[in-house]
Amino acid sequence: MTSADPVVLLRRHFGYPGFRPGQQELVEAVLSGRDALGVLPTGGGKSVCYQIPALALGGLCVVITPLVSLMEDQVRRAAAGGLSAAYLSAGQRPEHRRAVLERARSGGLQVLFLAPERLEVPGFLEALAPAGVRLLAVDEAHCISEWGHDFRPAYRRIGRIRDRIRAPMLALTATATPHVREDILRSLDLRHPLKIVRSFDRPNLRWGVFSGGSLGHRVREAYRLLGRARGPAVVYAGTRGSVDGVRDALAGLGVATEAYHAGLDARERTRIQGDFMEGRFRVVVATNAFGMGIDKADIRLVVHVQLPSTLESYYQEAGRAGRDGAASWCVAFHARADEALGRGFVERAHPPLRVLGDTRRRLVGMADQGGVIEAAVGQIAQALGRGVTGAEALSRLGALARIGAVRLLQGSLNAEDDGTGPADAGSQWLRIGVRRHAELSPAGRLRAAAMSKLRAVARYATGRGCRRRSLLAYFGEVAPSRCGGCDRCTGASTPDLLVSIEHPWNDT
DNA sequence: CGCCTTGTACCTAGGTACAAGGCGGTGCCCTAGT
Repeated sequence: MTSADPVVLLRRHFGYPGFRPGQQELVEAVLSGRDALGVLPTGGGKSVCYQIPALALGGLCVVITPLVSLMEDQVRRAAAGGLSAAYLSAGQRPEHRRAVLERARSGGLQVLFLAPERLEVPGFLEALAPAGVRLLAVDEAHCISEWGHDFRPAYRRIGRIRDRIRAPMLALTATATPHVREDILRSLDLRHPLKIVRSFDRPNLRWGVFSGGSLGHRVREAYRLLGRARGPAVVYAGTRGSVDGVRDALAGLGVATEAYHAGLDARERTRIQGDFMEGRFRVVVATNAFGMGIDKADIRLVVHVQLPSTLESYYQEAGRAGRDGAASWCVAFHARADEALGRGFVERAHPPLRVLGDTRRRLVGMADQGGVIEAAVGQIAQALGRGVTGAEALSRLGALARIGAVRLLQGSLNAEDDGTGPADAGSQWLRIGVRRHAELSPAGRLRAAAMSKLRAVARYATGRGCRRRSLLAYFGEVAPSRCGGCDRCTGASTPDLLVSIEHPWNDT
């Protein structure tokens, strides 16, 4: 059937002359009913990998996407290729959601974008069943590993629906170490999948890490960098407070800049992101909230005044530089004191086994004969010991729930944070089941894995070898011992020296 | 894990010094009542 020839579809619908490396293999695997994992570099055209099958297969292609803010754009891009596409989110009016679902059920929709949490909405899969799902794609699949273990557990439960939806599954990401790739395959239960992994190297990016110095010092260095690397820039900082501080300091030096973090209301965030994309100001200072779905081609510089807690996050954030292929810089500052921040996040998300053991013991003491506790979070916190806050209790319960030692029967383990004041976690009402004999050791492994990722960041920052080689090695790729362009290879002892050195490999 | 705010002791009035403890990042879900 020539009309379903992928290359023809690609040309007719999207105007591309041919597939990029890896795309065609992934498309053909999926068309033949095989599961697949695609690790394609930024700008490597991941969406084509589900759009073409959606055109060729008939029926519905469901795409799991992490952020509602990406869905609008994804729908627009699919529609530009002549696909009938829509998304569902909690922000829509119920009539609208019903109408979208009805379109899907009656065969009027080719692509439907969803957050993973929607798969768990009671009755949703049953309602979707008549649509005939022919492909389940998981975009940004590294979230399974990165967020699934603590922040958004629904990511780890996507695989559960695989027997209810008889269709091939396609996982797509730009950033995954060999270990994360294995984790994705296991978690989604991909069967004999085709695996396409393209190179992570971004030859036009130049890397540097510089140690020590106060935050004020780093901001002044960032300012000098901004003077040398012309063009749009992103400055990442570790907390909302330091983001605001860095923005103020840069603004005081005359830089056109805005702060971006999750503490701002949604409308403001949308505006800032839009203004940055349109070039109405030059520098955005942000927490890790900024970035996913940012497709601005001409970002010349990404500065981290504080490093994030995994190299995956670092590579993704820094990798937003230079998508147009022009020479760009990724400069980070490292300080031992900052490691405490990442450590704190790990401590909260993955409490030590001894704490979890003690927590479970106390929960068992609280529970009725059926092992059920019905109480306000505040009461549970009190029972867990002196000085245990509601938020702390929730994070411990969350850790236990993830390994199956606690079952949530009613209520939510999320602390509400509406930004108006301290989270009033204590009054939330919970009904939970406690499993006395569940194995706790998986929690120990999660903690160890998170700690080991933290150490990898510190190793990268303090390592003496070529930065590019060290980053690529982390993603399982072998590179020459010197790239000739990073601070180690050039011997640049300060950030602005790095930026002022000409590229040996990019002199066109 | 460390920073920063808050609280207490000091002793005789407003600072100083130190201890205790909370806080620090990412977002989906759409209840029930404003």
